[in-house]
Amino acid sequence: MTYDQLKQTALIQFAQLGFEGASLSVIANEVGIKKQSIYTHFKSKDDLYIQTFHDATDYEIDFVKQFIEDQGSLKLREVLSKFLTEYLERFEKNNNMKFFMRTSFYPPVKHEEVIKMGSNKFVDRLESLFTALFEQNSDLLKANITPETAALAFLTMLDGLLVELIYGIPERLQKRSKQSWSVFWRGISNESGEL
Amino acid sequence: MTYDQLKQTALIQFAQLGFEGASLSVIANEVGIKKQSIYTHFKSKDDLYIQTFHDATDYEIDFVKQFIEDQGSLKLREVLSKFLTEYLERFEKNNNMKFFMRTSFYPPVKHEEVIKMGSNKFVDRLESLFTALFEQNSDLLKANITPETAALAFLTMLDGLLVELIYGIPERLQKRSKQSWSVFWRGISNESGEL
DNA sequence: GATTACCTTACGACCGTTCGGAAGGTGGCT
DNA sequence: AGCCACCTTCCGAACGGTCGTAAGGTAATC
Repeated sequence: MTYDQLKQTALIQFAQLGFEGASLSVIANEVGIKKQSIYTHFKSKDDLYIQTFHDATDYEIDFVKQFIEDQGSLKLREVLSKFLTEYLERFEKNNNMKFFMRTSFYPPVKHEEVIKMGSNKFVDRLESLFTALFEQNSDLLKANITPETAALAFLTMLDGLLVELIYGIPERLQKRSKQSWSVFWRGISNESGEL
Repeated sequence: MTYDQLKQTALIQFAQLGFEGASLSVIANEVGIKKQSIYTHFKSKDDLYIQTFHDATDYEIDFVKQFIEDQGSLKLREVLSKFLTEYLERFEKNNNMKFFMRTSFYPPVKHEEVIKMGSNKFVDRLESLFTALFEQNSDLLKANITPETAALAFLTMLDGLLVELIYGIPERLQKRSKQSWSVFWRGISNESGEL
């Protein structure tokens, strides 16, 4: 369906070039139609953009939710480190994430409000999912570390690594994620042993 | 001088709207000249952009370097937490930082290479400055934590908080920076006491 | 007299958007 | 079966507007 192809192609273009940088004629070209035909499916460039954004938001939320649910049996430590690596790897292959991040970071001024609501919805979801996860394993936490503290510190670290992902130097990301993770784990866990 | 005014105004415009979103006529207007007169000082929009970027890079590097030097007498813990708060506060008032971040994160495709070199220069400088700082205080670190590990974890946390800054919800930033900091400090320091 | 800073005028390219119509498919009616 | 009305999808042509850029002229400064 052309409608879906358009959204998919728009996603890639917006992710790479931003709202202003992306061009309807290029998008149409890529899909194999003329740019005027876009208006059969979307009433404007803005319409295409925010529809794509809402899809992307739902998709991102689903991914995280699904991931957490699927790891029910694993230990906290494994769940977290697996999430870290998988989420970071996902960035490479998944344009949805790239688009969502770019749009959330730097929305076009006229859509700022709508987009902020969407990305906040996502962040809130993230926070509550991870807070719940740490609550279930609160016996593993240091005495002074609450589940919320652990969750927010984890997510901040995650954001920091995402930034490194955007910079796009794999070796540096590798190093940073390894080192950050070890500091984070030492910071929250009440394990006495090493490793 | 018009030349400097142009760069200063361009900085703001590029920071708020990105390269493609910013318009020469608006920039000229703001300075109080006609847009064609820009070409007296810069040979193209690209020229204006990358000159602004190089200025911004130098400015950012200077700030961090200067900051670290100025804190010679303070304790490690104070230097770090002071840097954290000051750097985050700086974002609000300082367009240089906003511009530099936006440009580093999402450079226009045709200038990707030049900009990546610039931002890498900055990141490398940051890493070496902070690694040196932790080396001078390596007696405060946990046995298994190297100065480099501490530095990279700190900078990753900083990046994560910068992301929160971009999202622009002060209360969330407040919470996150407090919690992340406490986890980070517990993760690297060999202090036995609390707080 | 040369140089500098700014102006006016104008250009072509591309932008998003609109309109009218061609083509094809679908379903109902006789 | 044949006809008709309708709807969807697409395209050609064209719109107004903005973009970055060029050339040439005019004052002021050294």
